[in-house]
Amino acid sequence: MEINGSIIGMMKKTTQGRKKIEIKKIENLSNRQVTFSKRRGGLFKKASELCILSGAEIAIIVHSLGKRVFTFGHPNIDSIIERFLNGSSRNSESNSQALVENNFPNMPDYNRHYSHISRELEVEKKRKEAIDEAKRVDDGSDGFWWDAAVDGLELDELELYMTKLEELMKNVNIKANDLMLLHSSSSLAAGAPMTGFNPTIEPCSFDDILVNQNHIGNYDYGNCIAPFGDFGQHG
Amino acid sequence: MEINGSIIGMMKKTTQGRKKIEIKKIENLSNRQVTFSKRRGGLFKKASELCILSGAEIAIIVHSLGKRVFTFGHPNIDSIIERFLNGSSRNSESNSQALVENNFPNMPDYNRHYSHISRELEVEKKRKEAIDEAKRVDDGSDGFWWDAAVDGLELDELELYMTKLEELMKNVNIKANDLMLLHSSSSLAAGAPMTGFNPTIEPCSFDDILVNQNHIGNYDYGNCIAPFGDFGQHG
DNA sequence: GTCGTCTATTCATAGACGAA
DNA sequence: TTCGTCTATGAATAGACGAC
Repeated sequence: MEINGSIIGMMKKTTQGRKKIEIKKIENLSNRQVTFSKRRGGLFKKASELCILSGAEIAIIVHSLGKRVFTFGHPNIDSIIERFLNGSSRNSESNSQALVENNFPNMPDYNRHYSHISRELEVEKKRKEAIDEAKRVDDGSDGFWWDAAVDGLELDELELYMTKLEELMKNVNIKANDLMLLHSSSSLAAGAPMTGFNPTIEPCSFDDILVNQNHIGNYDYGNCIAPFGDFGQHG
Repeated sequence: MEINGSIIGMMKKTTQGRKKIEIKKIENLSNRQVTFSKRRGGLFKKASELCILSGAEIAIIVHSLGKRVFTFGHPNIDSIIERFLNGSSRNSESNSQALVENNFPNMPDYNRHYSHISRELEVEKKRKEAIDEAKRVDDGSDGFWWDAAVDGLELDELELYMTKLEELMKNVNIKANDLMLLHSSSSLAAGAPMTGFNPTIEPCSFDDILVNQNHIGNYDYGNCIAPFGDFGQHG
């Protein structure tokens, strides 16, 4: 009789399926890294879905314990952060500000102060955005294109990379933006071309995920989703 | 015989369970808002779990299409954003900066520029943080304590609220921080006291979620998790 | 070491209601 | 309107492997 434990066949069925885990820090480094990677992907996917479904704007910054930083942003991480820092509303600035001051005589005029500072910094932020754009790139690894880091490259390699990326990312973001709008407004399938870029950067349509659950290839959760590693320190 | 369709009993069983949905913008406003609220909670929970499990630091900013802003941050949203804006590393600033400039002769000295600007702004940011802290509060609704907004209050009510909250939030954040450290380092149950605050603010331990899945009460996903509405415009 | 794959489970949540 | 609750499902993922 064929015992289940037969040596010849039955060499599979080794997994017991998902196990319940406690929500506490995972001590084992390897497991922690695997879980970090998996759940980070899940988190970004959730965020992407929330953006599309509800039309919300979301920015996520993830600092791993190492030096890597992963970001998610729709439609644009910098604009969201900027709005957060400057306040949630910016229309009819002076008007609403007067309103605030009239109704809150005791309230310090932080708002005016910040508006002033913010305005002065807008030019600088524009520059910073350009730099951040350049940082959001793939290092050529096999992972998700937005899930890579650059700490595997040498400094001189980075220089070339840097030059290329400045113009590259502009195109990527524009393209990604177009794709995002496309997918969020309809159910168009078919992977988008987006050719003309570096190898290993070939996102496919969001729908591919839904159609083929088991194949998790390179795909984009939206535009402006990207990681950046340590570009030789820039504190 | 009791037919299943008996009028007297069996008036439940109306739900067909979860349905599959397309990832595209939800047209119906009501459904969209419900989904937004549910998934936002799910997203924050996922983020919280990721923080605890892997020890990562995560900041999330969610702008709904309206004026509301919801944020998640562990251990502190401002520190994460600040680090993101200033660069992923800040140790040995001048040293690493020189390194960058030596290796990237053609690279513009944006880094130094930003460091300079950032330093100048740190004082201002401290102030801004204080304001932001005050905004992160509960409006007394039944929802998660961090999931509330203040747009239901009148301006004069806000004034009183504002005053109270400035000192209140300091305590809340300190307390929340302590709790977070507690939960992330062990499996201590028992709701934390955290009394002495406004009514309806009574977070319970994270473990309660695990112990009692069906009861989703007030609990904290970590410290510095909070929303803030429009405090009378402050752009 | 890092990732993608494979399963069996646990977890999240869409839709329908009811209360505030 | 806005939430919390309930249930049945759809989805995410822990653990174990294999390939790079």
